[in-house]
Amino acid sequence: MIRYANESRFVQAVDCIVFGFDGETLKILLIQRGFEPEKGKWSLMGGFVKPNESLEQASTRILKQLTGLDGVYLEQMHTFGDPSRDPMERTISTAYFALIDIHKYEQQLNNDYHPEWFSVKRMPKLIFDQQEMVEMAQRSIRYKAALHPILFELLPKRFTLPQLQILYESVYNTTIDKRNFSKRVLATGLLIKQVEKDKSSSKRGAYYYHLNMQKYYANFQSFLNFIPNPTNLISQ
Amino acid sequence: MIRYANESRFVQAVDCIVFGFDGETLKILLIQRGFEPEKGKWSLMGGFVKPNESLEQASTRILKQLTGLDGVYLEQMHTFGDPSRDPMERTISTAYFALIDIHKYEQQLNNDYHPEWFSVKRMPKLIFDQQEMVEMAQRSIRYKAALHPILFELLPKRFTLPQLQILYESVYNTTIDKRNFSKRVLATGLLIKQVEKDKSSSKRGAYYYHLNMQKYYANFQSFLNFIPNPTNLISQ
DNA sequence: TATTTAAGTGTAAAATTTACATAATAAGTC
DNA sequence: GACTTATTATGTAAATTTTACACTTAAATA
Repeated sequence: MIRYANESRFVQAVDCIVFGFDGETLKILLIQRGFEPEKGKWSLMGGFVKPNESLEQASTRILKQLTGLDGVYLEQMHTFGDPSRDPMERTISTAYFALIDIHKYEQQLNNDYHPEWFSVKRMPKLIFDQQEMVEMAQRSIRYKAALHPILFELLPKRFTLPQLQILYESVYNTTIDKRNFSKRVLATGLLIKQVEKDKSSSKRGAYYYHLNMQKYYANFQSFLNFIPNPTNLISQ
Repeated sequence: MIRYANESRFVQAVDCIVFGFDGETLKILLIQRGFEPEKGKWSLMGGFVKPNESLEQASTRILKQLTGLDGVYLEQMHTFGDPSRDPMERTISTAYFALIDIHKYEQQLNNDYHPEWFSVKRMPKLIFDQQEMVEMAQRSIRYKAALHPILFELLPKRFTLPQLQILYESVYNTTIDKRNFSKRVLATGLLIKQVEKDKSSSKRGAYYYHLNMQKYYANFQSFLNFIPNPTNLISQ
């Protein structure tokens, strides 16, 4: 087989920034790296791209290994290619961010990885340029979630308005008036009220809602403006 | 030097989607590919990443080769890694889009490339997955320009409000009321009115404006909402 | 049945966005 | 030098959206 002559070839990696929400704060999933260099240090879940898989396939495979989950919301974010980012040898890494329902996540049975959830506010130091990847991922989801309803990916199938509001407030590190928030959210028509209530956090209980999946997919690319005055929130 | 054992290595490329504006429509710059496969076919300007350069450096170098320009607005867009995207051998390509002032662009003296501007509406077929890259790049600049003032990168240092409006109208394939457009644009405070007029397109002449560079850089990350009702414009 | 705690809801004011039409400029022409 | 012509420049009222703000309801428990 003819190949390009005189060109360099590099190891290609993917790294996944996996976000979850525990009802209070935004979290990311980290593992203790299983091989050198930096073996044992906290790092993102990543791996090398195999000869016959696409970048998407590689990240999906790796995410499945880490969380046991299929069908996860996964988005390519940025490719990091600084020549010296990996001290072992030049490695180009495409970073993906994933949003999962933290309660669907199942602890892996095998012992290769020891994943743990960390609050994005209190995270260990990460290897290589992964700190930068995580910061970019946080900016990315803030940016995207201000315009598109991606944060629902972090919630279980049924959720309450107070839960949703806490999620938005924690992602944007702000507080939102609950009357205005519920008007805004309900005006999208994305939510379907259920008859059951969640009584775990109050005596009165809060109504559960489901996503209207049809509208969710149809409107996903529209600008929704969930966040009041995004100008002040995004550009930090 | 120790390297990762048993991992595959791939050729890494960058491809640049270079946008320009001729006063009427949005254009992109294409070259006739100089080597096999697909030699002679129209393609994006691209090249291989060298051992000691970053992806940004590679794309800047290639852009300089193509346009003769430094300091061009350049943004990483997406990495394309389908195993069979390049029939010669597996190549992973990171696509960047660039916005340049078409009048600053200088025809290259050397004969390696024969670049030509094509309207995005009437473009030749491109090689590999470059058609997809161009479509994604168009979506990207529409998306970004609805919120950030990137389109000024396509204009010369001084420009008129009618020119600016034609640019926005052509990017979004729409018409905008000129009273509302000028209010919207001037309200950002980004423009500084000059005393001279451009008399090339009317007897009366239209005032030139400059960008307020300080505000431009300061507000670049803010959401500016240049486009009325973006919901209808983006999600095509 | 009284207390407690979180959920749920409405309205008026302010700000923003939209729709829409006419006057001004300056070159070229008669 | 008055008139024609093409394009630029500008203002306002109505509609819509966003914001600010406080009390009632539900249901468990004491």
